[in-house]
Amino acid sequence: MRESPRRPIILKRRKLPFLKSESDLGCDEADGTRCKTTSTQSTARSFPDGIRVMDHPTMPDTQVVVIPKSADLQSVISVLTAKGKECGPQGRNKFILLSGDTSLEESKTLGCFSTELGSELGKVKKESECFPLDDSLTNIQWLGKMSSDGLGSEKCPNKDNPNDSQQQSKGPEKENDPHSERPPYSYMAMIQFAINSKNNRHMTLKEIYNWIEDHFPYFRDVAKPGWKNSIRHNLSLHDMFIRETSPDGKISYWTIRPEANRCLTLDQVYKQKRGAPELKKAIPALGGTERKMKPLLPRTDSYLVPIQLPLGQSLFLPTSSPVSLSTPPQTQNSSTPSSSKRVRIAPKVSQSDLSSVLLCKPASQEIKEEPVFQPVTSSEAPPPKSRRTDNSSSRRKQRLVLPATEEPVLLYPDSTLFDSGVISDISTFQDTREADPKPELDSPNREYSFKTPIKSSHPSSSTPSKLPTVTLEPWRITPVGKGGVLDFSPIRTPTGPHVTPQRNQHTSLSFTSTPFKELPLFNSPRELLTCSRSSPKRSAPACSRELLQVGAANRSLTEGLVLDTMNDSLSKILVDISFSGLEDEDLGMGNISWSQFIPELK
Amino acid sequence: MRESPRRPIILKRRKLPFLKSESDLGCDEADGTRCKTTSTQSTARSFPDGIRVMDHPTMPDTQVVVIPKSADLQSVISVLTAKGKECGPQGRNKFILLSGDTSLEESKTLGCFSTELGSELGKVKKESECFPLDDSLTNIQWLGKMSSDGLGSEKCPNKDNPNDSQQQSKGPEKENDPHSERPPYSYMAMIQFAINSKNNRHMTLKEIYNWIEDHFPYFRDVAKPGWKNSIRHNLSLHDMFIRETSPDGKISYWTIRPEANRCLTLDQVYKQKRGAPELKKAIPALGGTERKMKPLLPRTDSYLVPIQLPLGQSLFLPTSSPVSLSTPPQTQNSSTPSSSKRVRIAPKVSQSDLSSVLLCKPASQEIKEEPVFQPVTSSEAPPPKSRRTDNSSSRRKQRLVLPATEEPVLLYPDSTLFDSGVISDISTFQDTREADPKPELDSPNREYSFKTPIKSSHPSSSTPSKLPTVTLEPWRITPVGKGGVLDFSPIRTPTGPHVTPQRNQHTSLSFTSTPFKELPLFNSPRELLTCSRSSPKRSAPACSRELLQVGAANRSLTEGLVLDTMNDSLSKILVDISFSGLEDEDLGMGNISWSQFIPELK
DNA sequence: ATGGTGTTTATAAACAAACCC
DNA sequence: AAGGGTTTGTTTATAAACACC
Ligand SMILES: [Mg+2]
Ligand SMILES: [Mg+2]
Repeated sequence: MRESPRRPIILKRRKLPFLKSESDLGCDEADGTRCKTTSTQSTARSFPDGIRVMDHPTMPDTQVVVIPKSADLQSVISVLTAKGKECGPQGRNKFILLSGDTSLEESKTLGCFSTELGSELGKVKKESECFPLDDSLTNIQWLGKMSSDGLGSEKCPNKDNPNDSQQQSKGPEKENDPHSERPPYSYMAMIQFAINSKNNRHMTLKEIYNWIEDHFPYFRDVAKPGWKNSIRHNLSLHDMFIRETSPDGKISYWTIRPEANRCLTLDQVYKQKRGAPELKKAIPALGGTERKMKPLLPRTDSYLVPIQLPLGQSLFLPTSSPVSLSTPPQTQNSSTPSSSKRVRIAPKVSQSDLSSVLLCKPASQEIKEEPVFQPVTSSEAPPPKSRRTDNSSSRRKQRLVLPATEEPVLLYPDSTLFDSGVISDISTFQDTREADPKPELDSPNREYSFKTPIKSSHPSSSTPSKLPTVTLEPWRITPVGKGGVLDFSPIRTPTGPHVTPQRNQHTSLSFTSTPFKELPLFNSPRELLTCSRSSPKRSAPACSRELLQVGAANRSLTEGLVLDTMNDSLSKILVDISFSGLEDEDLGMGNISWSQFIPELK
Repeated sequence: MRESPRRPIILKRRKLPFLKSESDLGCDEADGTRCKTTSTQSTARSFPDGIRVMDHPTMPDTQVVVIPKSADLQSVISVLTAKGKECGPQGRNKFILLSGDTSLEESKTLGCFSTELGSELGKVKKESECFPLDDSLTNIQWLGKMSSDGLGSEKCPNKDNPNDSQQQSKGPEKENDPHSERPPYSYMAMIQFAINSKNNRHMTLKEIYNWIEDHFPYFRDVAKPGWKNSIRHNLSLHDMFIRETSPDGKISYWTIRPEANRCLTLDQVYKQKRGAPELKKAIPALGGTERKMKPLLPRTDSYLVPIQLPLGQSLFLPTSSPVSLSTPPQTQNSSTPSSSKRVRIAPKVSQSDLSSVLLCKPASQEIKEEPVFQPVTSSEAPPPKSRRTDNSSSRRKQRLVLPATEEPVLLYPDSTLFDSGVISDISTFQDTREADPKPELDSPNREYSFKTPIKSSHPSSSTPSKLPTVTLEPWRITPVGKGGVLDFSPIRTPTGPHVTPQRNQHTSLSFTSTPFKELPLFNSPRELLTCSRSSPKRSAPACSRELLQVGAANRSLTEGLVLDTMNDSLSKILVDISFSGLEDEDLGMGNISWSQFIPELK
């Protein structure tokens, strides 16, 4: 099984079992080149299962935990517990979890896309099937420039052209790179970038437009004007974006629901340059099928690791320092088959809260309290590896890794962790004036790329598939038996051992009981993160806590959920863990497994 | 001002001030023919302001309140209060509110689209600007066949072809009407119809497909296969649809979040037949612009009238009796201009909870408790009419009718009203087997109507507008100065007196306080109804209650919100009102206005 | 291997309502 | 003050990519 010629499987859009220390957990499933879990030279301390922990370069209270693909969740927990005890409540009690065999130094494991953390040397190009060469994963500044933070350090002063100056410091002028490719970020991501770039974390629509145009010339130059429609659509559609009104009611500001805000900025996100777009036509070969997505934002809608977080401390990613914005469009890294006319659909992106993960404290207000960590000593589950013959493989759609028998035993944040609230200074309130209303005069070089699905063939499949239409690469047209739809589907890795933990027995009673009560349990990854929408009254992190009362127990227990970023190259797991009382006594829930509380499980 | 030749303004997609007893509230704004508030002969009792109240024909505990457009909300409240007292807690304590000058008998007010309740004679066709002739508003059975309820009365037995037989009892065979036009319902609506047609209120995807195909031959015959993609998309997108898993984990069932379920069925919804479609082309004139929507479902995302609802009683619309399903596709009423190739976008539809509105009790379980109604005697606001020169006209986008000075003084349900929970019988559980997996063989007459937006002209507007492409009516091409986009924008009724109650001052402090707390206040109509997503623990109606703590007061108070259905012809307001203690004592909040609690308001 | 099911993103559109001039 | 055009906001429809079963 599993050699999809494309991308490492762990970086593909799939669930990360994270409990299986299977070999197929990691990248072995992805490319032919098995990344040998090369525990590359890492200056950081190593822990069991190859887990490495190192201090965050800039954040004093944060450590970075690199978790190999083969690591067991229990090992992760024990490492976190140990580190938490070691550092004590005053020490670095926040952790950023990274998956993959990465090292902060130079990384670049075999063919496996390793995550370059501090340097920009790493390159990842997943067109060719894991040919480790010409990868062009550019700088991962998400660790780099989290220094310029606090209040007002970056006011993004006048919106007229504040960021231009910053960009120029980094790369070529925006006029210089005329090819301005479409950035690999979804609209939702870009809107987050834009809003989070402001210190007060709200923007008018026009400011969002301008920010995006300034940072992604593609939209200013080549995109059809409909992209603004899409921006508005995204603002309305996603409830993570909420509209606020100025006191005088004259202006609408778009903000990000604070619980949902991961404070993603352009810097923090890893940006990938693609090379010359024309080569895409020239090189039709290789399994790249060209419909793959460029790496996008790390997806928050993935697995969460809810962890005991008794106090309102949260990791603060200081909002993009406007300086040294590695403006995405420059450094075109030679031939990249990416920029075809077919608009790629950006993979899922940081949608909602990640309640306990990376909550940003917008400014000031340090309410550091004593964190308490529940020592998780689950002596339960670490279940057999690769028991894929498990017949109870619930034959249903994408379920999350769920509280099956191999539950990670994790406690859940019990306290309000967003108490500090986002107090955006009203003083910086009127900097939203006008934002140069130049009407943009109709995009000079509008090329009418018919992105509208042509679909000239007869429709047979219910989910329409886009034909290559232009430059139809014949080698690619694997004539499908049924409808003539060309199927470019990658070689599906048959899920591997990746035993889908069937947790769905719980619905047995849900059919009879009040259905609402059993709604959670996270049928979809998004539900996992978007559920804290209501209950406006409590300013506390309504989301994550509520998720936990799902099962039978009303305790602040949650299923073990692991964020997998489903990013193409870098999967970041950002977990905010607080350690307060390290005495292992708190509730004695250290080794509680889900099966105790959810009888339907196992 | 305001004679948009199209539709009565009250039926357009706009907010219903409902407090204004302005003349422009109703249809006067719509068509030239001012509907003179003809209090048509109605057999029901009349109340102040022309409000009529009549018993529901089939539901013993329900009355129907027809509210003229000119009625004041306070009048409505007093009528409801009076009726509630009159009937007592054991009487008909549920009300269905209908707007418009309708009568249950024959109605058909002047040019105004009146709602036919029991009969099918009324016809509404809004192509020609309110020419009251050839309207073809068909039967409104939503009041008719809510008798077959309870448990198992309509099992929709085997899904193979259960409804066919019923359809035949009503109209021509589905083979008989080959033209099978696209139904005027959105996907979301149709999915609701489908799921609610089942007694246990869940369906597999395939069953949903089949139900829709059976009831709307359009999808079986002419629609491209992509419609199934859209169905799935809608199921995933809208959180009102949740997926449950059978106990064995083998089958996924789609259900409707019970709090969000209005139990809409095809019967309950008013269906409109359109005449000859060619007439649309033949009569390009008149402001009809052909882009108007057919009347759809009553929109729930509109204004709610939260009313004191202390007990868990909720109106139960018994799920469509499968018998005598007025199958939409028959009775083709001659030339309907609707079936153009351009896919119309169905107007907003019953999205989410309407928490206190029409909660359906799926089966059994009568937990009738003593209802309490707070007599609303607001002596406050009914503010000056058409004070549009009001300078504080909050210069912002669609805001809801909000707790401005003219707040309707309504109390909010304080008790959990969904305690009884939806207990779908598991006994009817296994009737979901297979659902005749005939693969539907690719839709014989697939006509490749290029619905894909052609948009051959150069894009200039950020929101793309569809050109007629075919049969371009030249009279319509009002050459816009800027981009060459043809603007078919209807004559915009300049908002009329319709004083937008600016309530947005409340955000003044929201900028400084924890932003989450002031999230509600309903920036969008959907938020109003979708906010009860989280908090799975409490099976009570989490939504509506939480909405209320928005303002300064933490009381179970809410802004007066009036559901306007934004339907083209019939605006139904379904309110579930329970009267328990009619002693006017409950909290003494009878005449509390918002300005008391929200200082920012006025 | 393939198709069905589910989840998300992208885009076009229709419209409403607020703004602007 | 009215009116027409634009901007902003909301929602639906469709296509598509892709994951997982
Ligand atoms: Mg939004
Ligand atoms: Mg859903």
